[in-house]
Amino acid sequence: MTVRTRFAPSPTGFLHIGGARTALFSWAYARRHGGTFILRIEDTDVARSTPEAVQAIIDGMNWLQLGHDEGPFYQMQRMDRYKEVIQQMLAAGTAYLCYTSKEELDALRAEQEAKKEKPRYDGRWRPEAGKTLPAPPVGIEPVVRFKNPTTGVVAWDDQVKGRIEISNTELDDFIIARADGTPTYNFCVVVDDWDMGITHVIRGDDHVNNTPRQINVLAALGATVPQYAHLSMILGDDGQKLSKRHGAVSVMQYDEDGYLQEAVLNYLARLGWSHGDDELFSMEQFVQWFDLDHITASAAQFNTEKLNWINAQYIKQADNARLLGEVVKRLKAQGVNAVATPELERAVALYKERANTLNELADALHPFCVTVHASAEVQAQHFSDAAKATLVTLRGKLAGVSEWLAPNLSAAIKETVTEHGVKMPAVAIPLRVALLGQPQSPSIDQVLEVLGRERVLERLQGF
RNA sequence: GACCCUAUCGUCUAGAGGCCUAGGACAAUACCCUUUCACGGUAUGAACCCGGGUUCGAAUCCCGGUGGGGUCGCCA
Repeated sequence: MTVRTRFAPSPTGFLHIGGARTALFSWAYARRHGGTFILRIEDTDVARSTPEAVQAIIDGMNWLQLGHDEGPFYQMQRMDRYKEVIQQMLAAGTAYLCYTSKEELDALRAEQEAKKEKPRYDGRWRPEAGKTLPAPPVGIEPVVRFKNPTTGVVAWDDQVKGRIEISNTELDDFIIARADGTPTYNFCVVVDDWDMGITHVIRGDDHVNNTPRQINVLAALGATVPQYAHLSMILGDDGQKLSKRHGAVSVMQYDEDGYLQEAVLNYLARLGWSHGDDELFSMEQFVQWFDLDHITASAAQFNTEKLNWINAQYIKQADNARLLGEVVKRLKAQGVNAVATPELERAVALYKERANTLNELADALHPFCVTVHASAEVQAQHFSDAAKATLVTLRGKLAGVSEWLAPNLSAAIKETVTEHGVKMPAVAIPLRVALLGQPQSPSIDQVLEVLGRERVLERLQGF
């Protein structure tokens, strides 16, 4: 049996971190088993689905480089097929027409809630042997309901949570087609998973409660029931549920915030899945290792600090030219006149050991593109008369350096230190502030070398 | 409320009855490195939710409690 998995988002917003992990796991499972990964857009909620959201999801998948093998399929384009299946079910008696209005349903629900009962459809239009149905009211378009079994249990061996059994008495006859004839989610999913030959449904665990309904419909259709793996949810950094109002952001925000795509994927892979003590691994490695047995059943809290660490590891290993491109792009976005020169690439090499994000790297390289002045406060703190005097001395020595190389520059600094009878930081710190606008940097002689004679002497003027 | 899921350091997790004096990673703390800040290195502190069983033996299996979460739509 060839593995076929799918990622089936509804296009009502951006691709968020939870969706991204679901997509990653589905993708990885298909890749692991040489199977097929399908992208399906569940857009039957016409009121909330937008083309922008479809694009946002595709953009997110592209950025993460989770390529699909089939699709994207759109449910709105499969209406004829759904309607065909509904007609078959009506004919077969596994579905029936229900004329209960929304108002009646609301009243029923309110009544049941008042009695502290589980709200459910009471089956008033459900055909039963020997039962007389009321006459269909005029002027009301019926919905189609699935005739759910009333006895027995629905059970499946969830690949993450283990065996789950639900009594059919807990399930009511849910609506598979609205009064306007459009099919509903739980029905479309079933038809799609069936038609698309999905073997493994890997999705969020908010779907656990839909699963028995879907299995019952699948059974009514005589379809093979796929394997299910329900992933627990991802909580925010504060342990709270992620929502539009609270903490949920697009995966593209991580790009904007300076995270490398492979770092985000590595982090997500480890959030709810493990392979022994392994923390850092490539996607190739992940695909070889990925299995459903090591997925955590409980919810996981997102941890930005760990993501930062992983990102820093990937930045350190990343190709300088690639980093340079990212830095220039980000600097330009800030309105900084950055150019991808060999000098700037050397600065990238100098700084990439110390950046958690590409944005931090870009900020650090800002003074290598244009002169950055320290705030008045920082200047006042570091430019004492004594400090200025050392900078004047140092500038004189640097001007006389024949070969602009770190060892020679270091020598010039040391001579200045000796002549003024001060410690190294008394020169190095004001020098950093004068050159870079801030008191911290990598080894100052390296910085001097990369910055170049011209800019160094220019920035050291006026002391 | 009903049903379902879930529970190991602050966080992500290892753990399939003896390998557990509970391991790793992030974070924290200390020290080392150092020309500042980082990086890196070394070390330290830090957890099996509670109560009953089962067993020679339980973090691991069972039951109950408690906490957390999800679902109860002509949304997906």
